[in-house]
Amino acid sequence: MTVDAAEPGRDFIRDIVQADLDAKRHTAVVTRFPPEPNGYLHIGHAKSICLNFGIAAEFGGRCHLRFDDTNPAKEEQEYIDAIEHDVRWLGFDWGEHLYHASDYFDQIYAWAEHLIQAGKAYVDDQTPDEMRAARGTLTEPGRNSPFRDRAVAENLDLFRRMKAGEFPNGARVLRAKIDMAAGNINLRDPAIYRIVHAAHPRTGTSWCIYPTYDFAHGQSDAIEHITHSICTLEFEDHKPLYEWFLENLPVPSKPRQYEFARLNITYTVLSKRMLTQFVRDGHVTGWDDPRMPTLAGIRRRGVPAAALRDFVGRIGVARANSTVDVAMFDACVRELLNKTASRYMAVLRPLKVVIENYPDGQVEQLDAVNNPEDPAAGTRQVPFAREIYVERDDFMENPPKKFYRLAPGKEVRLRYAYFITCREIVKDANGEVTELRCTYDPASRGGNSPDGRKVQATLHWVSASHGVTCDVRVYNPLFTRPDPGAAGDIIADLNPNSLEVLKDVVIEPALVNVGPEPVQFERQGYFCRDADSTDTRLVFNRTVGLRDTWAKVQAGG
RNA sequence: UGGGGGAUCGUCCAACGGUAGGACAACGGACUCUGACUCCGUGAAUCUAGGUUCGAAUCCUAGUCCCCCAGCCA
Repeated sequence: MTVDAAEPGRDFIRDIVQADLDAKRHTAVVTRFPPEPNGYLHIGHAKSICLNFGIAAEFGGRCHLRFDDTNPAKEEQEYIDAIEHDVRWLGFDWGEHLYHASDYFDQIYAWAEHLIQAGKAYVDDQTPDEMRAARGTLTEPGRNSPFRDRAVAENLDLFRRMKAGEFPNGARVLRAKIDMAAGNINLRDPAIYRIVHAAHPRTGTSWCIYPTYDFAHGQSDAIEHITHSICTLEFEDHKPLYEWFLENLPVPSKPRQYEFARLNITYTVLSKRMLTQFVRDGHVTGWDDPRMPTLAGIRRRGVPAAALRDFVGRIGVARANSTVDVAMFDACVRELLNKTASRYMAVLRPLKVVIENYPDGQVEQLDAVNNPEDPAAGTRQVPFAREIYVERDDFMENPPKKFYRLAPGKEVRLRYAYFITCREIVKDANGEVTELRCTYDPASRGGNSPDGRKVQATLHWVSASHGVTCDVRVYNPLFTRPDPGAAGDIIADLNPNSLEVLKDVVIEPALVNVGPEPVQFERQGYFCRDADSTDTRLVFNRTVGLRDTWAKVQAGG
């Protein structure tokens, strides 16, 4: 288990757990993270994972990983594998406690027969439409099914024939006999077993009837002796049902359900259904597209698991619906990477600079600090020569007052190298600046001020002859509005500029050998090598940009 | 107009009858060989109306607004 230094925040669920332990209602806390393997895990799941595994760790209990695999029509092995990988990546370990609702299908089936025997469940022959029509509305009670009072023997026979595969999908369903007039619609004789002729990733074709979520979840919790079954708010209405099954079945333990508000983030969609659609329709390149809020996506973007854990700790846990500013997430990523990432120089949009008074053919190796936040990271050497590249944004022909960087006649520092002064601008036929002619001050070697004179800016740069070109993928928010879909059409809110591919990026030679861990491109942001990199062409993803005060000044006019 | 929840700085979370606090964001300043980082400072909130109390974000009453539920999804 990875442990963060930060003290986990207190919240109402931890208070409940503590109180239960203090009152000796439990000797040990047992939680579970119960994903359905019908998609990849996202940041919202991370909140649940950190909560469940975190509580177990803090109170000396354990947390199970249990797949809620009761609907073979939507579930796949690929998702099961990805989920296990992602939970581990986040830093949690379920040890021996890997379970599946499908492990309990025999027991759950037996409990269904038990309910039938007790006269508390019946087979309904109504069509889905008929059932819906008879369910009533939010303000009107439902009507009893004409099959509601079937004899136990008939129900048993029919249910067994459902199991034997005698009927097609949707022909019949097993329902709990509760109360068609209940204000809580979940209690209006909910379906608990349905016919689904589909291969299950784990049980294959052994079954053609499957329990619903309501008839599987609480019982699975009970079988595993879960003490605190933590879920999101939308399941609150299901709690009476959850408890009804626990009370009407000979279960081995009585877990309790607690609900918290699911996570929402600005400019982000955390709905598995939507994310699946984006993948399916090609709006992103896959579940691990770095623009996706999936764990696979942000991992590929370079976000460390520890930063995600930090984020989850900072946002807290409560029962009020809320939407966290994505800036909070970015801040967590920057804070961690600032401490750990090695610094390099990379020019994203190159502009050639020729230093006229620097000897042609001369090359100097200059010392550069790898990480000012971590002296142990040491130094490296960066080659300097007569022709270099600087960032196009670092030059303006007619600069406004607050522009500190290079401009005609202005002197700036090249980081770790020399002071240079812009003497001349070279333009092409279209009037585009193609090159700057500068002079340098040999006395400023290493970037030191020879006579105490100040420059307003320090620029990053790369030697033209030593630099290596590569691709950089700059990711921007996937959506153009903070509340995607709020205007009705979520696809219309997709940001057409969510991915910017830079093809002429020039990086310092040392960057060729970096590993997969994120690095800082000085004055730009944090980047990490993408798996699409080849021996001949490196590809970097921007994890997150640095805070950019100048951009703010510009935007403000 | 059924049932179940929820309202505290711009945002997220605390305060559990006793000075409304932290984080992110914003703004100002210091520092700086990253317009980064760091540091210092500023502004910023208890949904409304009554009531109880020496004292209310917290307890009571009545409202208002928001979210969830009518799958054989989870």
